[in-house]
Amino acid sequence: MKSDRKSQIIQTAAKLFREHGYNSVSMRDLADKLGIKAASLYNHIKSKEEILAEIIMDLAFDFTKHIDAVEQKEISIIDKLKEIIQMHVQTTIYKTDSLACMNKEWKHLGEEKQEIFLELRGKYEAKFLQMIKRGIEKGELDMKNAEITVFSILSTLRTLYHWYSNQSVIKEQELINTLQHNLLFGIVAVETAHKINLK
Amino acid sequence: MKSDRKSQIIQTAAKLFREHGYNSVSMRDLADKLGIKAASLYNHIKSKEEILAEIIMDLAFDFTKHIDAVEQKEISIIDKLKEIIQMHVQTTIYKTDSLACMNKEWKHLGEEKQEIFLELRGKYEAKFLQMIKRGIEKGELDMKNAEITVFSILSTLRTLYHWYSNQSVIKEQELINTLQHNLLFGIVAVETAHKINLK
DNA sequence: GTCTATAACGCGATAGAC
DNA sequence: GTCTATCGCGTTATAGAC
Repeated sequence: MKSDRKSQIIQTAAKLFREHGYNSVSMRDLADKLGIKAASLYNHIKSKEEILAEIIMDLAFDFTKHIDAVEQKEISIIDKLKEIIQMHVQTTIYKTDSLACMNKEWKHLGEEKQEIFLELRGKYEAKFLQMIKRGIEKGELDMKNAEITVFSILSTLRTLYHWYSNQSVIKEQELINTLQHNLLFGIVAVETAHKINLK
Repeated sequence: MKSDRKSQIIQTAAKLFREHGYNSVSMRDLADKLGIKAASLYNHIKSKEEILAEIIMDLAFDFTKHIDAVEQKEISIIDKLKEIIQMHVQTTIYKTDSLACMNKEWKHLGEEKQEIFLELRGKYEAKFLQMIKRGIEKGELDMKNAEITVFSILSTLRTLYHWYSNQSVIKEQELINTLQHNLLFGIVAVETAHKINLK
């Protein structure tokens, strides 16, 4: 297992990478934050890139495991989507820095790691799309273009950390409820929607 | 006005910055792409950072001007939101690289430029929020939390370029229509929404 | 306006003393 | 496990010839 020191390095790095970007954070910056010299870092990690890979890959596998579990459940598509939204919100709250690194810095992974990451990400999106399409078949959902919907929902969930870090007061459950409602049911008042007769 | 060569440098830089990130693109890379030597760039631009500033600030002012114009119009809030969505989609399509730079690389602007950018961005979000709140007052809109709604819609619109660049077939108008519908009216089928009785 | 040459500096990573 | 010292390389930017 990881030594405590290694985890500490990775967590500190995640925070710095998130704030300033992978390329803008030097090993000297990271060492300073930890109160040691840059050379000492190499007793715990092999390279700067290894740090990034540990941050990102762990989280990428978490997402994969979660959507696989949700896929298996025997509940409505809407409830499946709600569970996925909830998982993204919780990851945003409890693993903010790692999530930001994953979304912003994956291009700086080495070739092999990047390939694995993109495969995981692609499969995640494909499973999400399948869920949406199944929802349309079952009559639970209704939209013009399932692909755009997948992108639209995921882009909100993926960048939630941008916005969340500026908020101090909002409660986890309120955030989950509001996003579930907005993303699934929209924001236009029912009576207005009827009048417009678009739906 | 800008010399043709300068515009060419800025456009090429925008594309490279978007693809590899500001820090990962060296002046040599940029010069190579233009078929000259790195030193020659400095006959046209003062610094690497100046290039980034030109890319970003122009676009930031475009967005500000647009929302100001929409604000003045005497149309419904829903129509105002539709116009804003349309403007974001068109910027995504016709100024893809600059938009990507603005969203991903603004942290690498110098201190003063960054301050101006953040002020413009903050005011844009404030105006968007005011529109949403006015929509609720007028009974056109209905949601739990206007702030989350602003974030949610803007995050979809701001990251649209991620997804759009992988698509070759979708037509501009279809993209505009689908996003307007999803973001405003949601994706759940009307009958299902009634059954769930959440709305 | 482009070139060659180079200054001045910061980077990731290593060697070896303690 | 942390330190000092340093290597080798890449970076932005400038000086001056053509």
